[in-house]
Amino acid sequence: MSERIAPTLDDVARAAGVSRATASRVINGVVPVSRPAADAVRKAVTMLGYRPNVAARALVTRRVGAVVVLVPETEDRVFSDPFFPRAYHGALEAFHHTGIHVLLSMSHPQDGVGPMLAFFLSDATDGAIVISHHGQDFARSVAASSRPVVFVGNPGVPGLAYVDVDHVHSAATATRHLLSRGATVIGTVTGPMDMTAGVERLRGFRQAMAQAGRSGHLVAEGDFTFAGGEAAAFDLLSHHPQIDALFVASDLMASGAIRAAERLGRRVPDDLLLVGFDDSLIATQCIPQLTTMENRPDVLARTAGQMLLEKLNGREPESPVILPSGLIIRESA
Amino acid sequence: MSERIAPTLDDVARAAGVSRATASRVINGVVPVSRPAADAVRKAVTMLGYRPNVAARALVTRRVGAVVVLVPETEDRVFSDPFFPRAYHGALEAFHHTGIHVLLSMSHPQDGVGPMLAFFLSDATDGAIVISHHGQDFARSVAASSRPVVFVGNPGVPGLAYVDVDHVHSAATATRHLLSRGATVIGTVTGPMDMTAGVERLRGFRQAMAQAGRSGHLVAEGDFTFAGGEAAAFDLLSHHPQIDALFVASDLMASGAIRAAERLGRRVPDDLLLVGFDDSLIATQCIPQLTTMENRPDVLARTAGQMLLEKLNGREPESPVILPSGLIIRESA
DNA sequence: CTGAAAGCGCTAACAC
DNA sequence: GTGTTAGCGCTTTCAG
Repeated sequence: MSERIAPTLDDVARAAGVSRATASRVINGVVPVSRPAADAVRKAVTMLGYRPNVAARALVTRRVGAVVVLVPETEDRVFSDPFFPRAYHGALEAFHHTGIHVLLSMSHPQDGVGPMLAFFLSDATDGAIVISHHGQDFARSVAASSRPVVFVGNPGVPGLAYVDVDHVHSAATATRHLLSRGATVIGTVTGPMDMTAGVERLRGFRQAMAQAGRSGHLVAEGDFTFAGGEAAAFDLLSHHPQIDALFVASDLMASGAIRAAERLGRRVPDDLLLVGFDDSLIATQCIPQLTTMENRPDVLARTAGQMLLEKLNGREPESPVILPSGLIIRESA
Repeated sequence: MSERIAPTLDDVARAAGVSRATASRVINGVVPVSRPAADAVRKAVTMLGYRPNVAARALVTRRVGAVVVLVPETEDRVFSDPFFPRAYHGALEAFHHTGIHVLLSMSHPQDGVGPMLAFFLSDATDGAIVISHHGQDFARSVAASSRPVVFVGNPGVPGLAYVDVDHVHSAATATRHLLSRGATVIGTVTGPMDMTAGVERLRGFRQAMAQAGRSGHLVAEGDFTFAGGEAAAFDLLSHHPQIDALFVASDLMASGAIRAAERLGRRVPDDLLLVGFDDSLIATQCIPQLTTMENRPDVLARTAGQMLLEKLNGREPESPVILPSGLIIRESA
């Protein structure tokens, strides 16, 4: 008794005593149609509980009425990093009132990104916003779609639309702040080196260090998780006890770094200055609260959504869009 | 340079020098097809980068290759309650290796469930798992779909398939534990009264109280959020200071109740015994750790997924499936 | 084993 | 304004 067989447009037309074309017109609100016909159709629709079949409609209009936020990360990552909820929220905002539904897709730990890719490339949605991709392969594959795609974060592939913050500049700002606080030996915990955000924040760090006549060789690679940040910071601090300041490429990792410092008997900010990145919720929940670089996933994703909407409407949005990011000074540095 | 026009099956067939029917056969792995033909088609597919168009395929097979997890809650709820990630994980598990993609859909705070409903009823997916629905309207609407649906939690509408725990029994067990610990005046913070889980856990509480010859009238309604739990508990405890034990219908709310107790200068478990529900992560992160009732969202959703899979394969799974739930004793009672 | 042909449910010219 | 007619890209009998 669950699934019933759905009425078709033909059924509606017949019940309303009009042609299928006319029925289609009133359902889609296309202008020229007489009152009586329209009323008859509408009555038939509610009576039969008619719902247009998207598959059939999509076949001719090439429009499904849904876009997808593709997050090529495992679901535990997605649900444990506050970046993603905020980003998804932004995407939702962009499509609010457009009648376009926003789906979320992430990957199964063991499946990799294959199924997600196959899904999107089968044109089951009208377009995609891609968040947090690693490497360029995924970006390239997604971009081969017949549907428009906008990336949050530089995909590293020329010609693809994206929104981002200026990682190099922001990281340099963060580093300079450490310098201005009198830090003498500064290290950094980076993001993954297969992500632009990871690479560029490191570049900004090194750039600022070089400009100050320092060497930027105290580097440990993290993976944007709490545990990864803790491990990287622990490594760095135990091998180089002279380090008195750390630029950590994300707040989640920075909170891990605080833990690492504690384990080594060092206190933030007294024995160790710390600047994070993202200004995520944890930045204010940490003890001490994190000095960090602003990075608004919601704005990023909302902007990406707006760009996608442009594309869906046949316009070509300017790209890239680079959002400003400011230093937010709290307790950790 | 983004969207290119996708090659069709016709293109493939032409390139391979076979008919569209044969091309279709090798792509779908239908048995009878000669080696040379198959090879030619496969070569053409990779050469052209051909991807079957789901819309067209779905029109005839009535299969999209994707199901959706419908969560008629706003995204901030979904991302802040650990129930959902675990449930989504379970759903993912159920469809692992099936080639069926699992999408996630939640609602925009201002839109309500309309768009989600419209999306699902347009048959854009092969079926749905519904988690955390309020009231019966949503369940009824969803169930009117031509596609199969399985609910996590009793939808309260006869004839619909669902998985659940025995809320009444579990709540009674929790309450009896409080009783056995010598609690004299026991109150409860409930879930929302428009959700079966809310209503039935209250029923179980009252039942256990009645059986023990107590009155179960000290009730405050919560909403399954931290803040709601804190407010409800605060209310209850400040109006009825004689309360020395609380059954709180979810761990998230129970952690709020601890906060409320603290504000009133009462300590758990010394001045107040507390039993939660869900055995969620926070149960062990709270101070003190929560005594609670087991409730595994992952198993619930995985089971729902398996039932959905059955339905997709034309079988009718047994329903309801009621999962066992045990008492987990920790520090709070 | 393979091709021809019909048709899934819908929209979009095109006539009337 | 409205009906007729083609398809959209694909699977699936049905012949051969």
